[in-house]
Amino acid sequence: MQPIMAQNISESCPSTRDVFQTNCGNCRLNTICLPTALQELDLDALDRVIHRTKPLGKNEHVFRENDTFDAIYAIRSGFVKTYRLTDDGKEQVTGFYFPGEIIGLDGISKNKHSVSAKALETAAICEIPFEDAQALSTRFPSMQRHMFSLMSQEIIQDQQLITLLSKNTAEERISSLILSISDRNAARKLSPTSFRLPMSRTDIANHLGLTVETVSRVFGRFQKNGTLEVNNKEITILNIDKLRGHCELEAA
Amino acid sequence: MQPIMAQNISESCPSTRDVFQTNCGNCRLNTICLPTALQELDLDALDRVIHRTKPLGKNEHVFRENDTFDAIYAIRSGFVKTYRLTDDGKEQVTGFYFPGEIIGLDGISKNKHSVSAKALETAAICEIPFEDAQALSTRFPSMQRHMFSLMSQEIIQDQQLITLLSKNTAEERISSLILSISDRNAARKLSPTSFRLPMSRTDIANHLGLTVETVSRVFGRFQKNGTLEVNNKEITILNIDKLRGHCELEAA
DNA sequence: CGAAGTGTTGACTAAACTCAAGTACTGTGG
DNA sequence: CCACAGTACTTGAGTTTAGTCAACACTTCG
Repeated sequence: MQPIMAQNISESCPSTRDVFQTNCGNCRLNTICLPTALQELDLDALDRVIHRTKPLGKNEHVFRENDTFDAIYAIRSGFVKTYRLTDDGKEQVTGFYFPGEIIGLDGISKNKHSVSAKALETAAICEIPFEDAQALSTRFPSMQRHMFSLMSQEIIQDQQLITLLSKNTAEERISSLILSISDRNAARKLSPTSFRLPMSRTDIANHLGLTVETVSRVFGRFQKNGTLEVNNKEITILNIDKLRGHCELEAA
Repeated sequence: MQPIMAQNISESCPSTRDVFQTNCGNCRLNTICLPTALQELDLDALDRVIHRTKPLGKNEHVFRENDTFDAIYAIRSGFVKTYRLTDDGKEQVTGFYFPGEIIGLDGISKNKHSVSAKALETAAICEIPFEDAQALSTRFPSMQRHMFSLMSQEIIQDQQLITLLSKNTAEERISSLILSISDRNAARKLSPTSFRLPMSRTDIANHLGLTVETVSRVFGRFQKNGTLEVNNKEITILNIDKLRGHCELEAA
């Protein structure tokens, strides 16, 4: 997941007034969200089709599974989780998305969304009607290329998660998630070592194929062996090598 | 994963002579591989850019991880697995691909392949240079739409696998794989209940995040409780409802 | 303040892994 | 065509990790 297009503002000051005044050109997130490839001309064309909707409250949906697909969405501020319902009616979290990232690409082939997307906290979203994105892609090869690129990134990311889930222990899964969040914070010029987790333990557990209890215990172990400092949702990475090094825990 | 474009022939008679005489219009697989959307005109244009390479032998690579990305590939006959190397140098199977399906879409965003693709047995492959695919997409909206659709399908499929790996037991994972193969055989007008698995137990285990022993034991249990008949790689589905019904095993 | 939700901790259990041995295919050379 | 080597698969016994169930603590918020 990542970029393509979005608006300024972002997490620091998402006041409605600012939100509606901004455009892709002056968006704080445009280095991660917009293609560097897009030219000024393209940008204007892009700006003209983007809808900046009013901020979503916590737990409100951007779209739902089986909704008709007609737009893709860039996250301007806040955090979003995507999930699907399994055959037995339980929720399965398929991803967490951060400012500058794009959601909704899954809906293209079937013309309806295959997952639901819900705000983890107040979130501002840019809506790009897919018809328009397609039309722009036909007109501007760089836009087409970028759309392909975005989808390809989503595929790569999903495959990384598959690799993670197929092989790794609870420690490794949680390390990977923390490191992924750290990287994505760095991309937004935020601290890569100290941050607040936007999602609940339950969502983490669900996403990583673990139970809440296991997640809690692993955070405990990481705390104990000096890998992390965990204070509720506030995380500080104390030893990033330990985190990276597949988390071989010494002091059990 | 699925369709887009490919050549006739396929598994039944992949003699080199036939292979090189065929085109997308008369390809046996075109209902699953080609977009119904593509018009005659588009088809000719497509045909002109497709290279039909000589068949790959078992274990030969279509492309390797980190190879420069410059084409996507349609499988005309045979079976392909994709895999990546994990940080600790082990193989992780990310997917199995059947005739009519497309591989290589992961390479777009980074301009290099993020996985390796290797033939599980002799395979005939159609190569579509990505430059050409892009150019066609710009010229023909239906082609662009289909490219988007293909990638979206890959995303959906990966997310399904994520759901599977996050939650399910060994029985459920193996059932899902068997059912997926059954569906894909049905799409190619082959028997959905009786077929030969193209991959080894080791590859199955690896792909599903299990060990070979567990796979073997699950096949044993399925055999014992009348769900499947397993004869080495030959599989017959005896009770598809049992397989679907999350495989609640009675006769342990 | 109290209720509901969220997170932590402990004791016990079960599913899958590891290690190990043995059997059955597959394919090659004699 | 058979013998053999090498690989792939199966089966068993014991271990380990994460899951389950249950109690409790901390937050958050009306």
